[in-house]
Amino acid sequence: MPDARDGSLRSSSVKDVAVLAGVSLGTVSNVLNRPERVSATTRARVEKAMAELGFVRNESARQLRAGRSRTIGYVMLDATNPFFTDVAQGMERVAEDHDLSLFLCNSDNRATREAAHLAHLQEQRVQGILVTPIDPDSPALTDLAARGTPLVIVDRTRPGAGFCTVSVDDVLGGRLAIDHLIDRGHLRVAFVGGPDSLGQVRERLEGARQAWRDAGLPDDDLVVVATTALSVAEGMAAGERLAGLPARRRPTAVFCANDLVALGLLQQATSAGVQVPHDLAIVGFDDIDFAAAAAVPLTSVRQPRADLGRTAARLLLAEADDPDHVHEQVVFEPELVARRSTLG
Amino acid sequence: MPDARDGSLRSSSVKDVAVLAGVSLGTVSNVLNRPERVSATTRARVEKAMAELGFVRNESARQLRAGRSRTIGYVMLDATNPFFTDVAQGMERVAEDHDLSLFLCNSDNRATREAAHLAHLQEQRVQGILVTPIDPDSPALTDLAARGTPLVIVDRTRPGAGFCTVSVDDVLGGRLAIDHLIDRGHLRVAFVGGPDSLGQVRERLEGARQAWRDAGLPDDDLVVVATTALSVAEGMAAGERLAGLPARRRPTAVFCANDLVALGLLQQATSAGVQVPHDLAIVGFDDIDFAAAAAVPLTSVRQPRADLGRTAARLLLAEADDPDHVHEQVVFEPELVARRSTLG
DNA sequence: GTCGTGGATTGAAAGGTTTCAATTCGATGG
DNA sequence: CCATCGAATTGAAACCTTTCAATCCACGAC
Repeated sequence: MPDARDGSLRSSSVKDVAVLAGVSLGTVSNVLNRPERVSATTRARVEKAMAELGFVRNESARQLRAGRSRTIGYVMLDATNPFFTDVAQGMERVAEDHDLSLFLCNSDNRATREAAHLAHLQEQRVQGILVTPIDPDSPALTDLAARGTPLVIVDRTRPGAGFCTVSVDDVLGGRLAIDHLIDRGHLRVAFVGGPDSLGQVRERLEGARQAWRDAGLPDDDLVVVATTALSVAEGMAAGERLAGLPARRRPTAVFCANDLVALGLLQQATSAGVQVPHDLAIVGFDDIDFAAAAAVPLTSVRQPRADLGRTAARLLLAEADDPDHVHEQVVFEPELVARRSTLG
Repeated sequence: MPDARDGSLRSSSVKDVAVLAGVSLGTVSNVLNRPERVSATTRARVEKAMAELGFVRNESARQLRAGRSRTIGYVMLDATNPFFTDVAQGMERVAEDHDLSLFLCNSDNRATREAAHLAHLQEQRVQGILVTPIDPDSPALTDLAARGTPLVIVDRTRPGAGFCTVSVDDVLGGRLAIDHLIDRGHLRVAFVGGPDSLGQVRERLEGARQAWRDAGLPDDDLVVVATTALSVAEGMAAGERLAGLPARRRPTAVFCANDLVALGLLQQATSAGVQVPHDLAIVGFDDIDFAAAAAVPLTSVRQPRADLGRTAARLLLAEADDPDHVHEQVVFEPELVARRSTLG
């Protein structure tokens, strides 16, 4: 009896169950997959045998036969950024509804990790891959899709490519942030973010610039402060650089490329005795939960995080189920949530 | 030619590669697994064929043959709590070093999700499972281990059970927090946290009580405020309940069961005009990055998050590789990090 | 010219599940 | 009593990779 409790390592298979229950392989499989075709008495006997042996389906064998797995994967840019875990949570719900598992992978902003995860998922023959890529124009992604793996890009667009994308209008988000600051009377504003290899950063800045010009304000009064990553630590460093500016060049408000940067900057400002929002107004981006919970609640450009994830997962499953699925480019509109960090 | 680009869905197999390269199956397999055994010219021919066909190894078949996969799984209690993503990051590093993939699953504090994820991982025949369980005493865990799946419990202990555990001395953590507050002169303190079905909560409170008694302070002056979850929202709600207490019963300091609760409470207190730490001192637990970055930087009991993850992953791999591995119970010591939320 | 040697290559078997065409069996209708 | 039918069950084939014993071949030694 192949029971691991006695030290043997092999777990039991349908074959063992079939022998014990005195039926054929096919019947055991039917009990597992089409129980209604099996007579009640036989079914009971088989189920008893399974319980006795501690039978656990071998997913590899199942998958091998079926050609596809019961899994989808999400390769995220930064697992420690709550924005992405919220997106993942939206996906998880959809996966759960379809009885699929979601395989979460963290590329941690490194191209090699991203490539390794994508390769591994492909080898696993997952039903599809969700990815927030470092570079949406990478040929690796096109190859993957061309080879038949359903693929959805999350939080980026890639017009004309062979896959669906789900994103948020970052240019509009940038405009909303700057329009709000202009409304509040700010005439000298800094944009804090980087690296600009990140499309999110480029587009949010682009939106900011558009709004600034549309208001007829001089280009020079929209200062750009570059960071090397979108993290709390980089936000703090940027805050110090801002504080070092001569008073005339110093902005009265800051628009940060995401909330982590904004929280870092807020922390640095507060501890340096700068009153937020009186001396410095701050706008973040993403509206993660920590934004509202900051001691000076943060005004932020909200992205529909969970919805982004849900929609992406749904598109992926639609594509996986329908071979001549038409690729869609869904773009959500962000929304400004004003809180104390910009309201006196 | 089985190329997905022409609409056929089947991807190519070693067999296709063998035919195209004019060699046998075994040789293709050797190129993949023991390239040194294959002559340079043959190898080149095979590699060319692979590239031409876009060959991707089928991990299921490989696994089926090998009996075990190249994957380990971590079932975490709450993916949106940065504490757990930091733990996961530590594991990820170890997995990366061993050329394994880490399958991240979120039980989201729900027993049904936890069970579903554990079952799925077992069906996948993962090399081992890391889990921060809702209830470490659940027989499901013992069964899993008894059935031969290497298992490591993370952030909980379970003395005498058949698996390794890696945890932090939560009782000591509670003592550290309370000792610090007593040192700072507080004579009426609240413990905020729950539900007490969570062992973490029970033990941190136990430590707090021990320290309180050891200092000779009356039990009644250590107030317990229960929450239904360890979240920011619950922290805010608890803050309101505290504010509603009559002045004589109102504590001058709070020890929160984790940082999310502490941040919520901090936010509520600040917006209600309560000065932290002057009117109310706050100690959190975990020392997540957001604790230091809060506008009033949070004193917190630091757990070695990444180290916890690394150690757990190492123990798991040790067990997976060595059948007569001796189970270890590793307990880390937490450390108090004092910041402005308790230092005037 | 033969034998032995060692490296390169081969081919069949195994691993666990699912599927599907074929078979069995009991019952029903004639 | 036979024919027919349907439901239940069966058994072999297929999925793809890896392994390993067996074979092949070229070359050097005798």
